[in-house]
Amino acid sequence: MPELPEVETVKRAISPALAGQCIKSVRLTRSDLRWPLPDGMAAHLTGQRCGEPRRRAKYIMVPLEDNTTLLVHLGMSGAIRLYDNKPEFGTHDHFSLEMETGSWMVFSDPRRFGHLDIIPAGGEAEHPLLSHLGIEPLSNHLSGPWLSDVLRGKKTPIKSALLDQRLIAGLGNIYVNEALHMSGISPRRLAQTIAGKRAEKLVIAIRTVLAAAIEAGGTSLRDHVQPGGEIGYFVQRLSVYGRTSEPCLTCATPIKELRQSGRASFYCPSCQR
DNA sequence: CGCGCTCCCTGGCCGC
DNA sequence: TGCGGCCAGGGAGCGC
Repeated sequence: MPELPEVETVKRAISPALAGQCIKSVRLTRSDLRWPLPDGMAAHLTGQRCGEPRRRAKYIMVPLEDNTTLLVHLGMSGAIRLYDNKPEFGTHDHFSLEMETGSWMVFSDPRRFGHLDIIPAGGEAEHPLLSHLGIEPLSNHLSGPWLSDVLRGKKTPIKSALLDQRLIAGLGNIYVNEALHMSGISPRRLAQTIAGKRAEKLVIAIRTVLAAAIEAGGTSLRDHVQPGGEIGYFVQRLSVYGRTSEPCLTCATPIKELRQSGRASFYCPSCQR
């Protein structure tokens, strides 16, 4: 499901249920997610008070009162739901927290590409899943000059470079396609040719598309919903993603599709160069 | 070193 | 309606 806007939306949604509240019980029905969950995770969490959840790239981090951190990654198919009372659990509800308020937070993930972990106190910078992450695209670090600098000499297509979490962390397949369309850049263009005005334009497009998606509550594809059951409305504003053969909203040229590094790319052959 | 491919897993959809 | 093949919003690990 989730790229940065969806994860940000989930984080905001679960924040009121978790922040300042104690975990009353933990329901853990399988430990074989992307990697085996750490031993004793349920016991570690039980009874602890949660702090304010934070987001880093596509990860959610919940600080705990013993200064360790609960790390949550939703993978491709992960979702979090909130309930006021104990719910009926489904097959893929692998991990749930019962809060002292009586509400439940349920982590569900059919494909099990998601992951949960406990980060030791002070260990976030060294965590193997976090240490290599690049800059946050909504931070001040992202600028035209910075982007042209990190892309200098890169012969990979710009599409692949934008998906590389070691450079910019949080973009995924939907928003990379959308940002490239918004900035008039072909997904095939070599990364090293993005500089100057073109880099500025791409940076603005990345920020604009992410901010708009967050504001819309993310993009709901297929049956995915946000924690409270709401859908994300950004799906109605996608310009190219999933619109193969449909007219470009700018120039009416049919949208084309290709595969790059095993992932679908969607682009307007007329607007994007 | 840096790149692209494969794989992890389940479920939904499409075509026959 | 049943079934095989293909596809999916991520990303680590490996081979070239």
